Amino acid sequence: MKSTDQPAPANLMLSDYLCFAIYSANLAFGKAYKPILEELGLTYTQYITIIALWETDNQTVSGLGEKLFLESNTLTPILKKLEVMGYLERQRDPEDERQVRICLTKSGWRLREKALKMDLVEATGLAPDEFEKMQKAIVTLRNNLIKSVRDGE
Amino acid sequence: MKSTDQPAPANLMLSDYLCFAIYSANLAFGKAYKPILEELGLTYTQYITIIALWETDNQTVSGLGEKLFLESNTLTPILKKLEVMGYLERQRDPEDERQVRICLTKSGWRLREKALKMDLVEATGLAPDEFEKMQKAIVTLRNNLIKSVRDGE
DNA sequence: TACGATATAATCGCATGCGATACATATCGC
DNA sequence: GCGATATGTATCGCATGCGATTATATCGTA
Repeated sequence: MKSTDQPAPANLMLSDYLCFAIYSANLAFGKAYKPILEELGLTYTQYITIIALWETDNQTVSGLGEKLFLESNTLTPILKKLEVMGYLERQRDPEDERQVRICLTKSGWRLREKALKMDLVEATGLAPDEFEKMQKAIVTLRNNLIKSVRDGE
Repeated sequence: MKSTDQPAPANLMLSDYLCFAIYSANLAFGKAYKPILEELGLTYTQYITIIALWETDNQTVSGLGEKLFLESNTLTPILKKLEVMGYLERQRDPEDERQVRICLTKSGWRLREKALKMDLVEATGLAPDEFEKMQKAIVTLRNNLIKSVRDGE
């Protein structure tokens, strides 16, 4: 967990931290997404949950959680809320009653048309190739972090 | 807010979203930092708050908030908690009683020695030059997003 | 078959983020 | 100097994330 190749820690400013760059960029995305999300009537977490369901419907809670990097303690309340809002249905899998399967309703699918018309690419100030390169680089970083956590156990 | 240079939205998967890459990388950093933070007895937000104070002591709440991209509604409870924990003191500025100035205690400065011995550079799987390049790229992205929010108002 | 081990969701408590608002102080206009 | 406005902080409510625990269902195995 220690590197000797970085600048002397004594000079390390908050603005040099990669974790803080990610943290603050995440906050900035939240603010940038606000108008889009308000129009959809969704929170950010609800939004990415719905996106994951557009991609693969009828997922289990844990399956969805793997894609979103969330656990049932976070997901269950969100899914219940989205169910109340009429965008999905939660039902125990008859094959294995431990699992709960999530299906989008028609209303949930209808959101897709509205949502796909909106994106934030321009707000990033990145050219399409830069956008994709950065996206992939961050995914790699994320996966490295997850791997290091797993290996450390 | 619309780009025509990106892949057809219909094919856009959650895994292609830059915002989700950032979001999930932020969650991953949180998990990776857990052992460090547990040893320090701090949460992540408390940690970056303390780092910002090491950098500049005696800041106002709003000054600190600008560096952390947080507002008083988030910061005040955190600062009060850190005060109770003995790491800082909050006091009204006699020059302008509206402002509250935050000073680290000796205990707050002592944390620095412990904390500076720990970092996560290796866990990122990035070479030092890549690390710095990515850090700067994300800061630029963040600043672009903030600017686009401001300009959009 | 019975029963402990495992797997899956859900529940609970705590710590953020943040919108809306309240409150106190300072500044401005006149 | 005084009411209106602006500024800085705090409070409140809601929605996450997540550690710890619980409840239920399934599995493994004697």
